Amino acid sequence: MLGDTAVCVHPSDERYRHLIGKSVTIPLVNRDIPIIADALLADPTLGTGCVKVTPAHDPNDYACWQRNPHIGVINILNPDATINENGGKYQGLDRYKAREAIVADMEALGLFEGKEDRVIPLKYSDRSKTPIEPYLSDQWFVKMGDLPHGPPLPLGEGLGVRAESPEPLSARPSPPAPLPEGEGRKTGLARMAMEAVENGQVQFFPERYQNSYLDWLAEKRDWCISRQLWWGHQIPVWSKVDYRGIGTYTGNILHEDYTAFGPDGDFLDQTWCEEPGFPQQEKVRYLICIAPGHEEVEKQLEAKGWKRDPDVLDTWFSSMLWPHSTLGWPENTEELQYYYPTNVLVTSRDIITLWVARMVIAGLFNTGKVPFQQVYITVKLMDGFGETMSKSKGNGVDPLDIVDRYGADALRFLMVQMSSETQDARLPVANVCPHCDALVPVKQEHMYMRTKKLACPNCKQAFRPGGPWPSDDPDLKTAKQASERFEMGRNFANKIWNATRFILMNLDGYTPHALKREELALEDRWILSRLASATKDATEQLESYRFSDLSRTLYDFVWSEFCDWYIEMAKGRLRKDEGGRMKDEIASDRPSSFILHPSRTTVQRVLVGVLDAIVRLVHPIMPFVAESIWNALNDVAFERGLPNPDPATESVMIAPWPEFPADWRDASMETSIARMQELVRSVREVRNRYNIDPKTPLDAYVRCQDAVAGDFRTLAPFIQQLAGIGKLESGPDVTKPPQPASHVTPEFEVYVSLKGLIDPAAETKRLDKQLADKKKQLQGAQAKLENANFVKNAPPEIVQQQRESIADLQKQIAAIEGNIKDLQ
RNA sequence: GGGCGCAUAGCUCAGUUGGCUAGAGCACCAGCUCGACACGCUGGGGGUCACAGGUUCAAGUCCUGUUGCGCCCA
Repeated sequence: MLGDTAVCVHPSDERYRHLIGKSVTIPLVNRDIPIIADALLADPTLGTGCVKVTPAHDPNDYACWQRNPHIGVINILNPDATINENGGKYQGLDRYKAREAIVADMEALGLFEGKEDRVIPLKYSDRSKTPIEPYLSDQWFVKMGDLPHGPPLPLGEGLGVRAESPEPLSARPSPPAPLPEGEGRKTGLARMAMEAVENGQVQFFPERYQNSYLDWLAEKRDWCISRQLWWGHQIPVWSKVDYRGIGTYTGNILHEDYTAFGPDGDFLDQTWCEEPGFPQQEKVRYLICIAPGHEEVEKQLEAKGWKRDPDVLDTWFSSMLWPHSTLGWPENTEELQYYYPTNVLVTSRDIITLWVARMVIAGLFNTGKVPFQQVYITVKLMDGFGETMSKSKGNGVDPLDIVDRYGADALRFLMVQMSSETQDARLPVANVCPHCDALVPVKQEHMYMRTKKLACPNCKQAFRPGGPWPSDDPDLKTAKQASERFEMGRNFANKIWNATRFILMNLDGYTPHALKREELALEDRWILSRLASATKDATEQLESYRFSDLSRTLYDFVWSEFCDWYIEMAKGRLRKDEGGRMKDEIASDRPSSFILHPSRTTVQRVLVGVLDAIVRLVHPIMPFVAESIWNALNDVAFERGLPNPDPATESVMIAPWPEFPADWRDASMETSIARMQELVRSVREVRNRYNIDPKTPLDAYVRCQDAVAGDFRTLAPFIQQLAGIGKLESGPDVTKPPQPASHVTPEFEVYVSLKGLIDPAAETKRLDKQLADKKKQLQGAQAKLENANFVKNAPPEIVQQQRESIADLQKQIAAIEGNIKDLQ
């Protein structure tokens, strides 16, 4: 009330329209204040519909004052939140005491109507939890908008600290020469930083984040850089209030105070004066900004009554200088020349406006160049409940706990895997029981430091959950934190290491040689084809910041193709003994792959070469396991690259990124192997379904076209080895064995001889289900083709696809129906 | 109040310009110590793609609205 300067009503409020322009008296200070109309401030539906206006102590009221300057502004608080001289008899009272006193005085005057509780948006100090009082005060701002008199900035060549201009900033000519009017003219910091993104000098990944940047800058709101803290970089401005009058300030008052220090200029960055809006117009406040390195001038000014501004710079002000100041700016150092600008900034999205935009501004302003070309915005990691991780809540994870438990590569792998284009990713966190090592999931009620003791559901012993505890509890062990999700990376690292171990165990007689296409076996060409594809994909994904896709590509290639299939297929050739004969061949009469692929050295070359490529590809996301494997390979296979066995580098960190010829990719080869895999899987499925021991060979009969049968015959050794098949027959006219287990695919039908083992009823039931499924699909496909619009509008290849799928389905249905019949 | 994002299997996530039966890891079920790996191998079950409309021959995918959640700004 003491600071009120008006009472405000809504202009359309009939109850008060006649009062607008009149005034009321504030009883406690006997001040008349106007009644005004302001549609933005007054809400006629709230309370009486009248609202008092306190511009110095409320942001909305402040805005009202800006719209209605005649009401004036009265600051009633001292910086320590006691009432100042504008509060009349309440001067000196603490804000809370003053409120009590005012209520009491209003009651005494008979003017107190009552009080009610109301929820208001009161802000609290983050650290002290003290309620914050809005307080009218002078603050320093950086002008973000355009200036009427043109470009204010030392932009462009020769003005910054680039090679052409090695002298420090303080010696720069001032003011800068204005740029010519017209095209290319830049005005204002915000505009300049926007253009850096608009013209592609700075790119965001994912792209949508450039909108946050541009939208925020487009507001061109001035940036308040004053902070009332006792640490930080103090603003280098001294001021003195003095009488106006005797000539100009620079010519007299200021001059008098500082000319003793030498010729004008080199210690002065800026001087200016302002006229405080107080009645005593004859007084003027003079300000001077002292350039760095002139402590003597500062001392002398202070001796003459000048005071340094107590405010310090916003931390973001210092932070925005980081990209160039860390490299020695304002000196034009070698480091600055070499490392600035850099390529990529990796950061969090909540900092795009606070920091990224300002680094661009400072970079352009101080050096004439953007600080980085690309900005990668990371996913933000949340806990399992979608809440931001925080130390005080205790729902975070200490990376060192993760490194200890799962390894540094596992940590990194998961972070990469989570780096998709979305905003958030959840990481459910668990406590590790310090007694039995069981993982106890963090529940929401454990957070906010409410739970200090938990019982392990596994061993029943008590522990303290991991979290923000400042010190150990001697009586209660504290849990470390973990998350099962990291197991994926750990397992993957382990898988790569074990594959390496297997290869290293089989490298006797390894001879590096350039791979010739004609010496390659089918499976060699297949894995090289897959490697070429995976490498191409990985490269594109890395270059376009699709890290999650990258981790998936590498995981699938290494695990599901190289380990699951190629290494398994390679085993036959590796088992060859010194005499050139297979151990298997000696031990059994099963055909061995040796017959097809006599070259053990070739398979060694391919294994080592592919592994070499894998290590290079995986190195950015799993650097430690990659480096260990690289070193292990250097010991036994120093020359190993593909296709030529060039000598390896000392570290994978400096090894070239792999790249393979496009003609290594062989689609028909990949189709053949995929078909083989399907055959193997279908036989395995039969084996599992009937619970047949893996060692018992099964006979398989495959009905298919000649071309497909030819592939199967070529691949027979693998099919037999991988599916545990004894006799394998394939071709268009293969006869079904009696009572087989069957599996029907578009390209082949496989029958596994299971005489005596099969349960005809169960098998029939299973086939009936499959049949119904196929029929449903057939109906769907037929319905599409019967729709004239589909045939007319859909692309021809899609229509053709449907026709083929109908043919396939009809064939399969016929086969299944036949199989059901045969079971009767 | 403005802007952005998310909602797909029990959990955590993929699913490029719309186009064959929506995928992975974990968890679950069954079976495997066979000379790289049980942090493993083999196979299996599990989804009305938040809800309601619309566009289209065709929608997890595009549009509108609703609900819920998250973030940024005011």
